[in-house]
Order: sequence, then C-alpha cells, then structure tokens
Amino acid sequence: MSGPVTGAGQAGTENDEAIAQNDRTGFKTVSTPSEAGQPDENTYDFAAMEARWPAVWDGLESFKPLDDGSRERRYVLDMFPYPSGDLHMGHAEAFAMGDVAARWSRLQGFDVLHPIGWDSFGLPAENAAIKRNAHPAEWTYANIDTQAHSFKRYAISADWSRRIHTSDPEYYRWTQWLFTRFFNKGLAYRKNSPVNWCPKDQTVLSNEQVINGACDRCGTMVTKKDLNQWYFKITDYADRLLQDMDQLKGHWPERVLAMQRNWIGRSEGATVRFTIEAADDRPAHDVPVFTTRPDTLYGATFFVVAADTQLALDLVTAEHRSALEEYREQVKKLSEIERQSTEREKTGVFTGRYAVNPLNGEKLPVWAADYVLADYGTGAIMAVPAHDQRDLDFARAFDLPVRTVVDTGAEDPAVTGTATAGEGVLVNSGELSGLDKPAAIARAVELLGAQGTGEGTVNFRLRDWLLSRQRYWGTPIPIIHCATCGEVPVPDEQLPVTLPEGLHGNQLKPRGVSPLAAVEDWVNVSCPSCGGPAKRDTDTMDTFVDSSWYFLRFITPHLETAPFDTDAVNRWMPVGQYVGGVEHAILHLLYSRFFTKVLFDLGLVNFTEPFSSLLNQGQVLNGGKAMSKSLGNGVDLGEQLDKFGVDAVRLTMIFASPPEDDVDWADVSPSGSAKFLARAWRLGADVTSAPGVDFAAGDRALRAATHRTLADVPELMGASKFNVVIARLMELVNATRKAIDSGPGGSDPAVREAAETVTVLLGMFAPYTAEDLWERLGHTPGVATAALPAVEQDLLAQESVVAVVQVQGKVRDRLTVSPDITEDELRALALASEQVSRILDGRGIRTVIVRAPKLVNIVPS
RNA sequence: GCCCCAGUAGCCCAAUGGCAGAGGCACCAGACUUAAAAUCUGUUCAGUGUCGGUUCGAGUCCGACCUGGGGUACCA
Repeated sequence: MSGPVTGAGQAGTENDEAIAQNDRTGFKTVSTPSEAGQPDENTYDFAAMEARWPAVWDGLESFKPLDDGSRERRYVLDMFPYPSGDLHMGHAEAFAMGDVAARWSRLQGFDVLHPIGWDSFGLPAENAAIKRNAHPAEWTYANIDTQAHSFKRYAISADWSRRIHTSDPEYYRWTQWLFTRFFNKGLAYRKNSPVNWCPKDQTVLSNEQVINGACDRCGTMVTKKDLNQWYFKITDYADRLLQDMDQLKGHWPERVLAMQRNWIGRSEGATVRFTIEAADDRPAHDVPVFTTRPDTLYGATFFVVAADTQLALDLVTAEHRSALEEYREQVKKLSEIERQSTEREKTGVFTGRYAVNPLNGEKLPVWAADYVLADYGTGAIMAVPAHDQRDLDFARAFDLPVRTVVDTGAEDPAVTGTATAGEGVLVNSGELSGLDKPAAIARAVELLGAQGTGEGTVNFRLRDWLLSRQRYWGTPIPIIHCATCGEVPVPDEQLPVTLPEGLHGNQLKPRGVSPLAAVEDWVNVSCPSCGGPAKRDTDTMDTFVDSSWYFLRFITPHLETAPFDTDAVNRWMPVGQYVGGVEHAILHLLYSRFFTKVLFDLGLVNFTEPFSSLLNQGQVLNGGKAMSKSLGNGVDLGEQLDKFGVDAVRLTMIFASPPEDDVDWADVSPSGSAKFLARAWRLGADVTSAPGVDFAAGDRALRAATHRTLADVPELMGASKFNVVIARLMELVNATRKAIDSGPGGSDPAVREAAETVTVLLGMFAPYTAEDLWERLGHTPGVATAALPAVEQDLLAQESVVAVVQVQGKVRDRLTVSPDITEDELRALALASEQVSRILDGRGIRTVIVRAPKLVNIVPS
C-alpha cells in the first residue's frame, strides 16, 4: 500500500510527487486553495480511513447477530472462498455484492447473520505441497491468513467469531459424522463401475466434474476405469430435487433452475421387457429397455445393447464373439469426446441373437453398438428408425428396415433420412392404429401391463454422486473394512479420523491409490465391531461434501457435541440471501440441496431447501475476456485497492451494472467512483447545522428529493438494482451540493438531512467513506447500525405535475395540472388544447383515454 | 441440435405498457487560476438488433429471425 501522499504541509506545495499523485488518481484533492498547506482535514484520504476504522469497528462488534428474538432474523451468505492465494477481482465483486445484501438487511432492521469461512480441502493445496516438498496445510493456512487479512481490509461486515475451515479436524469430524449417518441410512454405498478417471490427477471424478469430457480441475481428457468406489445415492432424491424447485421459482435465477432441471433430466416413458430367444449355446434371456415412445413399438425393427456391457458379452453367440471383442477394443480406444460426437458414423456389430417384440411377436436382430449408453436406462434399447434419428442413422449404415408407424404428414424417413419425431396418427400398429400419440402411449402401456411385459416408468439422467477420491488433502472416509463384519462405520466417539500427519512432498504424489494407503500404522486398526484386525478406508471425500453443509455449521460453529444445533439452525435457516457465482449452478447447489433433504429426513432440520433466494453475480472481465494468465489480462486486486481505495473499488464493482451482469474492468472508471466518494465526503465540511436539528424547517425542495430517494431505495434494493441505488445517491449528492452552493446554504436543516441520508445509504457500498463522513457530521461511529430517516409521505406529494396530451399515441401538448385533478377535468382541459384541435383538424373523436394526472390520449375517428 | 440469458447514445447503464434518459465514463465549453490540475456549472449525442403482431399507446407483451454469451448434448 502506498500510504497517504498528501501528508501535512505537502498538498498544494511544489512537492512534485504529491502533485503527480493528484494528477494520476484525481481524487486526493484540496477543496479550496486557501486550505492548501493546512493539515488536510478537507482532503479525501482513503488510506488514512482504511488505517483507522477497522479497529474501531472491531470494538463495536456491530456484525454479531443478537439472536435474542428482538428482531427478525436474516441469514445472508456468500459462497465461501477456496484459499488459492490472495483475493482476486472476482472475489472483490462477489463479496461486495454479498456485503451490500448484508448491510441492507441491517439497515432494514433485521438481526443479520453474515459469516465467513474457508473451503480449505482440495487438490491445489496438495499439488503445491508436492511442488515445494511441503505439507498441504502450510500452503492452505498461509493463504487463509492472507485472504482473511484482505477481507478485513475490504471491510466485509462479517461476524469473524464464526470463522470455520473445512480442513480443521473440528470441522471434518462432523463431515465424517454426517457420512456415517448417510451410510447407516443406505445413502452411502460402494460399487464397481466404470468411472471417470483423470490420468493427470490420478483420481476419479464425479459426473458433474467432467466438463466436455475433460477434468474440471486440470483440463486433462478423462478416461474410463473400472473401480470400486463410494457413492451417495442422490438418485433416490431426483424427484424431490426436481419437485422442490417450485419453492425456488422466482427467487433463484431462471437459468440456474433450468440447468438443474436439465441435469436431473426427468423423462417419462415405459419399461418394456423383450425376450431374447435362445440360440445355439446361449439360453433365452429377458432384457428390459426404457423408451419414451412405447407408442412406436410396432415400428421397432432392431434391438441394440451397449457394446461395453457385460450384457453384450452374455448375449453374443460363439460365431460373433470375436467380432464383438474386436469392436469393444476399438471403442475403448476412442476418447470420450469422439465417442459422444453425434457427427460420427454409427458403428456396431450383430450379436447373432433375436429379441421378441412383446406386442406383435416380431423377431428383431440384436446389435451391440456404442451409441447406446451403458449407464442410462437399462443399457439396451428398442430401435425405431422411422421416428428416432440415431436409430435411423444406424439402420441406414447397416441396411436395416425402416417402418413408419406414426403419420406426421412429413415425407417417408426411409427416403429422406430424417426421422419424424413429432405428433401424428398411428398406422401399421395393430390396435394402436388410428390413435394419436398421447392416446397410443397410454394404450401401449396398458397392453404391456396386461401382458406383464412392461409398465410406465420415469427415468432420470442424474447419476449417483461418486464421492471417493484417491488423494490426501480431504476428509478421510470414516469406514473400517473388516474381513468378518464388512464395512463398519467408525463409532462417533472415535471421530474425527484425522489425516496421518507425516506425509509431505513426493509422498503425496498421485499413484492411482490414495497416499493414505501407504501409511500402514494408520491403515491397520482393529474392527470396532468384532475387535479383529481390520483396515481403514484410504480414500478421502470429494471436497463438495465439505461444502454441502458448511452453511449449517456457521450457525453453531463451535458446538462440540453435534455438527449443528437443530433448534438454532431451524431459527436461522434457510439462508435468506445466498450470493455466489453461476459456476456452482449444478455442483455445489445441487449437492447442498440433496444434503438438506437427507438431513430433513433424518429429523435434523425442519426445512427442505437450504437457500431460499439466490443471487449470481457476473464475472469480472478485462477487455471483453475473462482474466487469465495465458491472456495476460489479469488485474491485480491489491494494486487497484492501493491506487483507488477499497471504497472506490467496491463502488465501481456495484455501480458498473446490475449484479448478474459481467463487469468489464476496461469499461469502468474506479477513478470516477473515487471522485464521487470525495464529492460526497466533502459535503461533511459544508453542513453547518448541529446534529439533531429539526429537519421539518428545512428547504422543501431538497427535503422532497431526500424523501423520494428514501421511498424508492427499498424497492430498488429488493429487486437487487444496486447500481440504480448508487445513481440515486449521486443524484442526491448533486442536489445537496447545489443547495449548499446556490440554494438555501449549508446551514439549512434539509442539507443535514440529505447528507445524513446519503451517508447511511452510502455505508452499504463504501463503508470507510460513510463512517468518516458520519463522524464529520458530528455522530459517534457506527453508521452501519444507524437508522434511516422515516419517509414522510407529504413530502412526496408534488404541487403540480405535467400532464402529457397525446393524439394517437404521439405527444402533442403538455399541461401543468394539480396532482389530484379528476379524469373529467383533465379530459376537458386536453380537449380544449389548441394544439390538439390543430392536429385533429376537424376530425371527430373516437375515444379519449385518461390516466390522471399524467396522461391523456385522444384517438380520432 | 435442444434449453436459458442479453441486445437502448462513442462506452457502462436507467426507464410499474404512457414524454426514450435517472446516474456515470469520455468529449467539448464556461467559471475559478498567472497557468495547469482539482473543483463547480453547462452543452452535445440514440428512437431502443431485424421483421411482423397485440394495444388508444410497445424499449417493455407475443411470434419468427439475426448477433453475442452461457448451459447441455448419441439420455432412447
């Protein structure tokens, strides 16, 4: 930090450095030449404010919630940070937004809970430790200290006594405790399955962590590996995760809800059991398929199983076995991206088997292909080429028949190569013929049900959450494997299972198995159940487990008997305003919603959604692009703070655009913000009336401006239009300046009222400037908890308004009228207007629309 | 391909279906100054991406399209 340049006796002298600083930043100003050289009480000096106020605020403890029921409670939460180095511009925006929300809630009189903590387990710490031959904790806790220091400078109005770190044993003890509850409820289980594997990080990834086929941490292309891994049964909650989104509608951004809806991917259809006929060495075999179009059963001309399944191997006849094995090898070599490309030619092999269509007894050849996914539905499909594009592509590649069973009015798919998926009337479909699509679907399900060969079902795209990781720096999975007892959860009184301490540097290097596995005296334990020799599970949990319940820990952060106190949590939750980036639209938000529902079912909380309102702030860009090292367009937050001050940076972030929009740092002007702050701050020197003066005697015009602002701000804040609130403050500052310089003067009580209103509202955005100004206005510190003046309705009434007279929607005249003019009076005035009669030019009048007192619209006949 | 979001002045952005402009940046001019900076005051600038519809009246509502951004993608 550069420190105040305009020290006593320097400003306004020939001190070149001081002047140069003035020129560059444009806000360390001397307000009048006569004061040049004086101790600079009229110099806006942000560095001095930043040096002075934090200690005062700490003493006031204004940001600790009372939790005594005297005020309505409100929980305002920012998505807690990951400690990767110091805070950056993105943090500056996100936490400015969250802090505005918290401070506004306080101004409204709520008892506000606004905590701060760190999501401090994770891969970057481990990679840093390997690189520096150190322990991940060193890097992690050093970064946390740096960030905590920066947050304090940034004047976040947080209750620091609630600070938590997910990597503290005091925290992860309870993550483990919760895991055992999930385990006992059957919601945490192990299974063998082909999983997403990152070859670089040497660990598995959840479905949600695979972005375009690549690892979301390091960008390496993900491969598949058959492994035994831990899962949370989030699929059991798919329907509720979808249903409960009704509670969030209108309070969460629509795009986030849409993303979650798509991710859960509910589709209604039917399960249909096909019998695969016995063939040479192979017995008959029932294989169910899932379809959303049971109405098209008569159009099925072949049957496909996913090539990479055991089922395919079980079905294939001896004759076709080698072809299938060769095909499977080919498929394995493809990258995930290649395999999933819809552009790619369809490939597959015949299995030598035939499936019997349960509705018409037809025999369909069974193929194995990679366009059918092993882990969606049943891993097998009935193929209806006429009405499904993928099936049609396959049919054309292998010369399989195409039979139209829905007449959509479009041309024959067999000819055009375009499948017809739309509505239509069923044809060539036995007793389904003649029905429309919905009726045929219902009838087909009925027929299958009667035969016992199928039923209506719902399928989800959502998969279970793969939570185990083969890395060190995470919460150990509290399970002990015993040859006799199986998987035994670690008893509560033995928690936490702490990480073995000695590991550092190369010992943490990814090897495909968890580094914990190498620590023998840690691994080998006695079984809590039978006392026999047993081994600890050596995987750690996905860090998203840690962050799926932290918002609950904040409420009773030091509780030693449970993860949280249920009564306290039920008092404060759900979070009233959650603030964070849209990058968590699926992962963190979906997982937290899932956890909350499980905790509800366990009777530990009495609500089913954790975050009743969500605000996604935009990104901070530079020159139209996200800041990145490779582009070299990064902006250093620390430098910006040194140059413009905390308040100017905060104000710039918020004034630039509505919170959800991106802020392009190249388009905004922190020096402009600083100029405004200095301008507002200077009002303090010109208010000459005493604190407590009776405002009623003040200048009416300025009072009206003040109270209009007071009346409008709650609505604007409620709609998160923070940028507009700042514009209104600028307006009020301008009006106050004018009143001082060329109006009733600085002694008028209205000037004090306006200045105090500005100060209290400004505190949400620029806490240092506001606190300093509050003191200059003669008040004791604590502007954050000062009360806003009550709106005086009679000041909002205007003496006269301008009514617009339109003819056919075009403005033709303006009339100055009383605000309570009646419709009839206004109509008469408008019709008497000379302008109007000139425009009407003798034409008659069809209608007159009157919206007193603002508008009249005359429609000529 | 499908699903969301956004297009208003040179730029960032305002505008309960009712006069397109609240605020800021930039630019220019004036006051102050020996001068400059700072400060104060003021001026200039678009008819709202395109086409159509609803309406007395559309930036705002509806439909289609264009452009940009985001999500998702052989999900049967």
